[in-house]
Amino acid sequence: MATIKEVAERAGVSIGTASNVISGTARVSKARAAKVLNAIKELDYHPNEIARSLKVRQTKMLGMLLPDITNPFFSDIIRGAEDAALERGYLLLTANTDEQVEREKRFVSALRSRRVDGILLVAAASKSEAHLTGAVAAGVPIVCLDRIVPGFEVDAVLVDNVRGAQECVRHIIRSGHKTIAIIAGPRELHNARERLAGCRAALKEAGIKLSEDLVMQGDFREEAGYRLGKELLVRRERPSAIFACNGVMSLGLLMAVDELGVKCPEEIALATFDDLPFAHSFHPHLTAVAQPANSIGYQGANLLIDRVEGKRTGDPVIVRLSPELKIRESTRGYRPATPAGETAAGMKREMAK
Amino acid sequence: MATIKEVAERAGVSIGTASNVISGTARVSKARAAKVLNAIKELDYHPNEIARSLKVRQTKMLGMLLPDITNPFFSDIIRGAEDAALERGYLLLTANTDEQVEREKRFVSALRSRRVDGILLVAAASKSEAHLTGAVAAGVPIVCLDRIVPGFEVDAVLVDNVRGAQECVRHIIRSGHKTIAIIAGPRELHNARERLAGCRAALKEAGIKLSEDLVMQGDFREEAGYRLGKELLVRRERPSAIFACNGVMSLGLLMAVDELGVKCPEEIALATFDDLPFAHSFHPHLTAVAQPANSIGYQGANLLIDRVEGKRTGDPVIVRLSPELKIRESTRGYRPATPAGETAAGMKREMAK
DNA sequence: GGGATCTTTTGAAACGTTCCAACCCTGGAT
DNA sequence: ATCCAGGGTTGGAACGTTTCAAAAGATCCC
Repeated sequence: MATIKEVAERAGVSIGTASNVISGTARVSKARAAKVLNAIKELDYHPNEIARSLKVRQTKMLGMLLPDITNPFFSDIIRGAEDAALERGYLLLTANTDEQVEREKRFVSALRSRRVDGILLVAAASKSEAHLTGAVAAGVPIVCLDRIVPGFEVDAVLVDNVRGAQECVRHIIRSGHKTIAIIAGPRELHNARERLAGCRAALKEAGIKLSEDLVMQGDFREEAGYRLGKELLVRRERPSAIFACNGVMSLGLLMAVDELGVKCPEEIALATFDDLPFAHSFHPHLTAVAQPANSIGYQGANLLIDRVEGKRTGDPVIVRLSPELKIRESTRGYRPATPAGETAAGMKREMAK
Repeated sequence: MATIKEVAERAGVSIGTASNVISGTARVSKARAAKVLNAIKELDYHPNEIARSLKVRQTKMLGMLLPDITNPFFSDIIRGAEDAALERGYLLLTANTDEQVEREKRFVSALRSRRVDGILLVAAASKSEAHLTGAVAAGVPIVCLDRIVPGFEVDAVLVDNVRGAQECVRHIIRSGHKTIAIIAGPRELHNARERLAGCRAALKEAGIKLSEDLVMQGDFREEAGYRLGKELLVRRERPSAIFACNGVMSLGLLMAVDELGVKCPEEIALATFDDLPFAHSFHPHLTAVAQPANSIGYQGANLLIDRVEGKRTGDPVIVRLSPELKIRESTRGYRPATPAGETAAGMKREMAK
């Protein structure tokens, strides 16, 4: 590939001048500029960004570490981040950690070696560790997305998990359910804990005490949703509603429901945190807490770039975005076996107090 | 961040020696090596890959251009590519083209400037253009994934679209359908044309002549699936089966089916190219031609890296992967209104000749 | 015509590596 | 004692930019 030197030679100017017309740093006379531009075209010159990066000490690349790009929630985040990055002239270097801290460490190191200007992180680590603090100490800004790492104080953009879960469970309660099971996320994850807290809050405010055997300890994976869902559904006292704390667990849950021939929503109400992109095409249309995934990425990237470019300094900021409850058929049409004489309408009145 | 010079100073050796222990290029005495390793740890030294890239003229980065990461088919491809890349020490620089050639041009240029070692491309361009040929001419290997660009001769990994569509339509025919509508993909796209050809082949071999008004011209987007699906469903002579040529169009199609209250599979059989990851959790479980998306990415990346590293030279190779037909409920249980006296069994016998 | 003042242009150092020729030892052979 | 082989070490050029001080030209005014 052609170098700036070749361009300069062909245009009959010095390297410095060529550089100036390429980067617009300093004024260059029309005639010379035209010659340089011409040479660039003729040589199909592409400035060597590597050499430039070395000199100016910035790469215009951002690292992006997340559990798994295959999960639509994360791919939406990436898309948002990429859009913001692009607008501001950055490219994204992405890697999947599969929730493994070891992988995260390797990638953070690789990204630092590549001298990315900053890192967007959906953390696998659940506590502040050297690979994270070290990067920040060395001057590589990090912005956490979706999850916070306790003790690791950096900018973050999160959704209000408590509120999302709370509103959803509140809605379930309002639909007439009393025994509501929850398939929770991993205890180590801050957002999973928040979601569970939201569920508890909703139940508490409705005066329903949550028996602990209705809280199933999941891990945000499909298999857990399936296994725990099945466990719940075969109980002698089957709950009338189940809330899954993330999207992929709800997929497993749905399979369990199907397999056991339980009808949703007639026999069981289902709801989930995370809205799946195809919810409106398939049945049951799941009631879901939709997270603004694209915004998480978009705002996160902008936050990061502001930091990178020194447009913002000082204390970390935490942006909390609001999730949106999407009420769909999976929590509609449940008809609790009402005590004789009571009607659905009566039921509703009952709920209103 | 610390530099190799600082490491060398602290270890009391020359830069050359430090470099040798870091990269293992030449033998270094135990004692000195230990000192260097120690200094590296103490300084939290991360080799500057940028400087290294400049010198050795390779970045160990691969570019990846695709329409939209948000489409699960593509995110699976990325995941496969990333896995292969990682195994061989490369990182992926990803960007979304939104099927716009203009964006593709900009990105190819950006990637060349960044001196990626090669590019993985799900092309937006539908004919060979300078931004592609120019890159290859300049020594940046490109491997096409999923789609081929006519006239642009490079390595590629594709799925056998003809066969996939053919098998699926064949299956639909075997299930007793005679009026089968097809929602086709954009004419410019090579794979869309292949899929349509596969459909035609299946119909032809069954002796069914395809009336052209059963071929709807779509564009691989959800809205088209919805609009064209609706158009088909309100016809006085409604087809008994519809095949959508890609996954996202089938999402729109499903919405149309829902909206018009048509029952699948009882009143309409549905099938699609592209298997959606959630097909087994939601209804209707769609019969689908599953593409080995992960493999496309994995094999594509390996092909590319082989080229990059000079492990392979010479004529382009084209790898064709086999799709897999997943038969599910959406094409089962259709009971055509049989002429009096004929049974479903009779129907079947009829089909067998 | 000669400064003075701008505007343009140039040359060279620097960014952090790799890599190679040259050098320095040490020890064994002669 | 001298020479040689070979391992270990070093210095410095090179990679392709940017950037800045200095040089070179223009322009203008007296």
